[in-house]
Amino acid sequence: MSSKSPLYRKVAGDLRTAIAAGEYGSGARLPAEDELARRYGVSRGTVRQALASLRADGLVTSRRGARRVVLGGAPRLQSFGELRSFARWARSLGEEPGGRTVAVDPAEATEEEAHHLQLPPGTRVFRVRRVRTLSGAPVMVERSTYPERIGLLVAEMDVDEVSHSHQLELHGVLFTDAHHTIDVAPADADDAQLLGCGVGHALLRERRRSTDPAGTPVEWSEDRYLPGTVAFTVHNSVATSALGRQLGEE
Amino acid sequence: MSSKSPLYRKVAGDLRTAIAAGEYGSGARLPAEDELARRYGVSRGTVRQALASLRADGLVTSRRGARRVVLGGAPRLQSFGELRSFARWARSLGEEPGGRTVAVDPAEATEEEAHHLQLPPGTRVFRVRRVRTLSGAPVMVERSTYPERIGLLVAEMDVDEVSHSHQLELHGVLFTDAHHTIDVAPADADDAQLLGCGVGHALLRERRRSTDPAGTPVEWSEDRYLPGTVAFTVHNSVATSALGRQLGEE
DNA sequence: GGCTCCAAGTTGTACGGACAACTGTTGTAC
DNA sequence: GTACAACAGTTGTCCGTACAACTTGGAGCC
Repeated sequence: MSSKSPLYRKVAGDLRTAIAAGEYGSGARLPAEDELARRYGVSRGTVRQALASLRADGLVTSRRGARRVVLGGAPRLQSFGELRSFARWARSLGEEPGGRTVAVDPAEATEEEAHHLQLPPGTRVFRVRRVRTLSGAPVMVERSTYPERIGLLVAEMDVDEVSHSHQLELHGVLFTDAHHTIDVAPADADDAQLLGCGVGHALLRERRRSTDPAGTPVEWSEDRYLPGTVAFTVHNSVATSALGRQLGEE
Repeated sequence: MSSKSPLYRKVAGDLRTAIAAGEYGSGARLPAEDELARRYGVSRGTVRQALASLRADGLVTSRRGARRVVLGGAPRLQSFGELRSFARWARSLGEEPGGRTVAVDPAEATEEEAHHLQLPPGTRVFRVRRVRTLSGAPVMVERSTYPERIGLLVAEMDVDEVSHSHQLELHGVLFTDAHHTIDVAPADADDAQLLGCGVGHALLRERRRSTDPAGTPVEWSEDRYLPGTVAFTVHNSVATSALGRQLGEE
């Protein structure tokens, strides 16, 4: 198997599984960078690249002078792969994802849609509405707007297709960046009917703008989840020196 | 002003302001790494470190073979970076943050609290309840649990102190990492009274576990926001994944 | 015991070089 | 004109080195 993945990814993966397996328990200190470099026969820079990835995912701390410490507590999920695709996310948690496309409508972009997709207002777009299920129970209504190029591909898919993003990948359409806004919104008549809740019932709302590797918007979507079915988790860390810059800086 | 901040930070800051000032509009291509390195008189590695920071914030794309592209369109609310402090976040949006401490209670840690703070159950902790306001209007109830060491500091603060985290910083307590879980929860009697809504009213809930640079938990908090007052924004990309989605309750 | 101080260990920053992989453009052939 | 091929430009990966900044633990002292 000719693995084309870079070295630092291999190192990062090993460390991830080692942590997940409990070889380094919560609060344990990782081996030093030099030690890891020797162990894997790579340079320190490569090890640092691997560790930066773990840090970004909130698995370890990292500060000058001290070895890295494993941050315990939270369940560790592969982050972006799951978020990019409802189907992939559900399966990674052992749930069976399902879905049904309720409507695919060509339309002219509203001002808001045009803005988020960076198109001139009135451009032809596709609006797709879907119900998403976990183990058969409806949990989410998804309203997506696609540029025409993408929408045409979506329109050809089976209404029971589970993963649109996977199908789009096969056509060379990639979602690499996404900006999310999360808040609460009341169910409208459609939501209520599709999710089986009352009109006005509070739903967890996620609005999302996805772009491809070139930075071109490829999707503008609004998802509404039944409360209790899903929670969003985020990890964030501060770069450095919060103390060093309360004076004069910037 | 002898700025001790590293070089790559200076470069990153310059690029950030240049983008914010519109020198590179949405979709524009940044100068090549070599060009930037020449321009600033630094090595390419340093430039790459600066650009990695922009990428992590979702300001630019980056892929092999092509110049970086500015990702426009996104409203420039400071995202989760400011999330570690309600006061700082509010001020960055031009709102006047306020708050009132409703209760500070020493207590013995419940099983859940002990778990999140990585303490033995029954350890003494402090529970602090606060109402947070924006321009005078209450928007959020904050229930935090601190280890005794931190709680003692909080207990001494003025009940009208706006920023606990700032005060704690002055005592050398830093919050550098945080793990957030966001979902919807109904208002209980206290929430209803403090926020002026009905019991059972759906609130946007954020649960947070913060740690210091050494990885020691320093706060476990549950915040409940009135819908419509705030929204959480997150950016993620394949390289800098910092977001996950998690099922149900534990 | 408790304290200061020092040395070893560790990560952060920055430099330099080399090659691989990919993109966009240009130019040629048909 | 269209399709293909070559090419220059650009970012990704990896190596090596050096020093700075910081943490930790232990030695020594009071």
